[in-house]
Amino acid sequence: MSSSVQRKRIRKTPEARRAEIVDAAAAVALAEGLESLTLRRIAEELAVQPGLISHYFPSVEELVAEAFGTAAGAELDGLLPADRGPGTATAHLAAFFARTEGPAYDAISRLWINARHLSRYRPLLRDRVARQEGAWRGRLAELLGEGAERGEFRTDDPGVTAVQILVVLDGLAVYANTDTTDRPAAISRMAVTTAERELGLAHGALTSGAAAGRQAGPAT
Amino acid sequence: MSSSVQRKRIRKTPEARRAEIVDAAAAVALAEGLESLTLRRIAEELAVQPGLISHYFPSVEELVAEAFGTAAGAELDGLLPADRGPGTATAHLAAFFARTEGPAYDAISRLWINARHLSRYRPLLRDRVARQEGAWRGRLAELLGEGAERGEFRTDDPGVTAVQILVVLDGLAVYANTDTTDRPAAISRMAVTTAERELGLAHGALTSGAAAGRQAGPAT
DNA sequence: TTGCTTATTGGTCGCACACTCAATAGTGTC
DNA sequence: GACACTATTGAGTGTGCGACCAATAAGCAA
Repeated sequence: MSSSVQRKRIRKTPEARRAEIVDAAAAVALAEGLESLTLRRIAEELAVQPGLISHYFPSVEELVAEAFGTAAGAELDGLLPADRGPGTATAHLAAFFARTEGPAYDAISRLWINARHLSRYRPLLRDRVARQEGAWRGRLAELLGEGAERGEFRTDDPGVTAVQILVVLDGLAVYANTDTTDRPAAISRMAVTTAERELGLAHGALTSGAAAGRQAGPAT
Repeated sequence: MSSSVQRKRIRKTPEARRAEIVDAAAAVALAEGLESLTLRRIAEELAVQPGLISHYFPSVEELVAEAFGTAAGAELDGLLPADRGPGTATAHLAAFFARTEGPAYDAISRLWINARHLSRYRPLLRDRVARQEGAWRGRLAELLGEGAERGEFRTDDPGVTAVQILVVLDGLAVYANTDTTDRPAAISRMAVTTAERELGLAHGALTSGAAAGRQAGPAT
């Protein structure tokens, strides 16, 4: 009288199964937080036994680190693709800032806060956080360097300017779990403002619509 | 053959005991993190039984929220005292920034990251975080307003400028659990730079030594 | 088809946690 | 000195966690 039907075993290649586990873990991490990554939770997600997760990840900390890396990497690709299509660096930068404003970005902010806190106790995760920080900084610095090279804007050190922008973005992101409503434009636009200032661009030059090719209008 | 001597009960007034519990919890929260606040941990700290903690805090979440509020409030008083002594607002502001640079500030940064993350799941803590955010912003805004009134510097809206400064401080603080070494001055001085810019002060005017009365020297 | 490799199961173990509660013993009051 | 109040103990309950492991069966190769 077992209520659950005896599931037929589905045997996959280690690579496929491992990827499946990591993907599921990344999705759970993004939606529910890194502390929701338990053997039982992921096993339930994939309809397998908890022991199977242990088989691929002898310690759950490894899975947590891997899941964060995957999730953060995917989000970076969504926000600031590595292989940019045509268009000016300025336009790509403006598009990046536009993407950091929707509520979807809140989930990423929460994940970063989560990881930054949890990395206090988890060395493996701390390493992954450092690596992702480098990836984000590098990706942004690359774009800044390209724009400077093309003469679209100026920057002495793309790496430093990238960090300055990311610090402001991180500063705004820490409020992702609190309120974020009724925030004056001077605050919510701080990241864009910082970028425009540091790059010697006119006010509004990085506002989404303006950089798409039209003339710069007043900031909204 | 009980190894622990039968401790004599020490009976305290509810107020004293409660304060003792909160203080111990705040210390543990600051040193080891908010998730270390367990009934057992605090009971051990005070050499009492876990049940006693439950007696004063029916749910742990209440204690966590209370401990965070106490710790954050105390740290704010240390960084930016409410009743400032003599001296210009500029000097007090410079002293504040100086205090945000030592390694002691890292502990506070960690606590804030911890609380901001944990408040995702704990409504009571979320409320306390919001209240403390208001307290920090209010305290800083008050100082900015006073300096502006005295003509030391300019600001349209002390509240907005305070948040701008705090956003940058928060952005720098998120790295408290990662590395913070070999960070160029352009980054580590971002908070001071932001304040000087927004307040219309000369570069270096808020560097500790300079504001104490001596003439502004080059930033270190 | 037979047999081997190993992915997967299914259950167990020990631990730490929050929470509950009747029994106990300080402490002030009458 | 006896009593009432209640702060405090001490033991227990149930849950969820990571980790472990022998047994099983899927799929590949001979």
